[in-house]
Amino acid sequence: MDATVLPSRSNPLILRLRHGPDLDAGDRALLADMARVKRSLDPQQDIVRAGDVAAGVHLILEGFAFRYKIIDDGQRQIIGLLLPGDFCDLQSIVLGPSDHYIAALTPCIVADIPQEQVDSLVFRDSRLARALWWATLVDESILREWLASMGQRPADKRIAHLFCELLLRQQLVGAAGERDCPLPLTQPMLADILGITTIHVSRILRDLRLAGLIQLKDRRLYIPNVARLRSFCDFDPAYLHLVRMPDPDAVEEAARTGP
Amino acid sequence: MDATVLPSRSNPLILRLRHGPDLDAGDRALLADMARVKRSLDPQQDIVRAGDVAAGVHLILEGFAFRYKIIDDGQRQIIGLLLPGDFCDLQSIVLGPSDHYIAALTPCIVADIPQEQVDSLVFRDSRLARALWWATLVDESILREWLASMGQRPADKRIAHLFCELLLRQQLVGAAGERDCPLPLTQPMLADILGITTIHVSRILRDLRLAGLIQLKDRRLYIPNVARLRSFCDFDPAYLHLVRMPDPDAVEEAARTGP
DNA sequence: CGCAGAGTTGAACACCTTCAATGCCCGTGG
DNA sequence: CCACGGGCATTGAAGGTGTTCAACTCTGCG
Repeated sequence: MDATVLPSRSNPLILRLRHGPDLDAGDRALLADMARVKRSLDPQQDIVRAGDVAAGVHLILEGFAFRYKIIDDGQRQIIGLLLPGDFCDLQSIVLGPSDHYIAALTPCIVADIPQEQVDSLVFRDSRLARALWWATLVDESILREWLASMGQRPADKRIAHLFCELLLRQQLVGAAGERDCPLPLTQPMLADILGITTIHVSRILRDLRLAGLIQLKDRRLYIPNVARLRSFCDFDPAYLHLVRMPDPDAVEEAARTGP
Repeated sequence: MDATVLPSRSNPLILRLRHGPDLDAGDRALLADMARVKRSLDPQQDIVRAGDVAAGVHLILEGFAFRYKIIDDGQRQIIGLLLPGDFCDLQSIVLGPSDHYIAALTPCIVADIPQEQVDSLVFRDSRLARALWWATLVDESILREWLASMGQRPADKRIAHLFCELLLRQQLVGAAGERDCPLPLTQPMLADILGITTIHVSRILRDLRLAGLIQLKDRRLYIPNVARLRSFCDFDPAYLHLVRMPDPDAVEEAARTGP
């Protein structure tokens, strides 16, 4: 694998961006310059590990790589394929520690781009731009978790996982108590979220109710024992990328005053 | 639904960002100012339609909303839930026309933020920042399509859809011909992408082969009739957000010279 | 009142999994 | 050199999760 065989005109990032926003020659030169430091990787070699704080951003120049998550300590769900011209972990400049793994699928050549270089290019001095990008990247991270859930979890754990997520996300904005939150979802809605039929949703909710894991009343979700529900569905909130966990006082206050 | 009941301290965007990057009082004031123009929405009312070019960015202040895709002209897959403090379509400032729908689930209050206001805040004058954000947002869009595929398509159409995507994405970077491309995925890999077992992957590939839809040889995918495979799995490349479709000349050249 | 949509339950069926067995290719080591 | 092991690929048979079809109740609403 000799990276020098790449003629500059076929830098895959620049090829790919021909289908995206307009760039001028100066922009392209800057991008080409970012991809200066190259590295070869063998198949199955990890590029990013979940929990890693990235030292740099990686760009695929040649070969295939893939993103994946590990569910329930074993089952792997591949949640993306990375082709030449794709960034592996542009998110890391905003999100911090990765919530998933990335590994080479074929022999790869990747560019290692220093974090600061991208950071200064993108944000200059705007904290606000970073905050807004953070918001979209958390969305994307939730989407990855949903995809992994859809691929690897049976329907009952999928719905339990969704409930854990909704409780926590509503706590973040003070809309939920410690063990309960609004749940304005009808069963046909839940079916379309989970990719199953309404009939099956009904049966699963009955089973979860009978197992004492949840209670539903008046479009509200009660979770008698949050820890138990979380362990039932292997819920790990890391994918929500919360710098600070929800403030228990705020949550309690919300519980007292109501939504 | 009276928006004025919201005390400023409980602006849900600001509450949510307490768990994200640090902001100072000035930043928070800017954000609060963005959410000045409010609007009430009834349940089931669309906020964004697929194909729409957004006039503004929408932020949920109260209520639930949801993202969804329509597969095969009918089946709905919900691909995200939007809670107070969540942006609906921050992507639109980069991606242009939406690839999915967003609708109110409960009565909602949303803020309408003019496109230019966010745009100037985020990008100032950096085309490059826009290009990099574009790249991550296309990733996110692919993820949405995968989730919808996982939820609503049977495994044979799911795999066909993946193949259509991989052909096109490789054409974009000149790594594929008109009807064939590298496919360095083993069946166990495909299984982990599709969320099924390797055994079932084997059977489906056999069926697709027997139907004359695909050929596999030497880790390469041949598609005798791309239009036929696309219609089989209802493939619509809109979710890749290509400003320009791949140049047929470039693809032909790649086909001649090989990868 | 009648109707539309939510929710529930039963029975038959289908898609996909699990278990089991076999053949293939290829790199490794006796 | 050939035997062995490991991962990939394929096929059959049995079983389970989730679907389809159908019937029924309940609620809210014009």
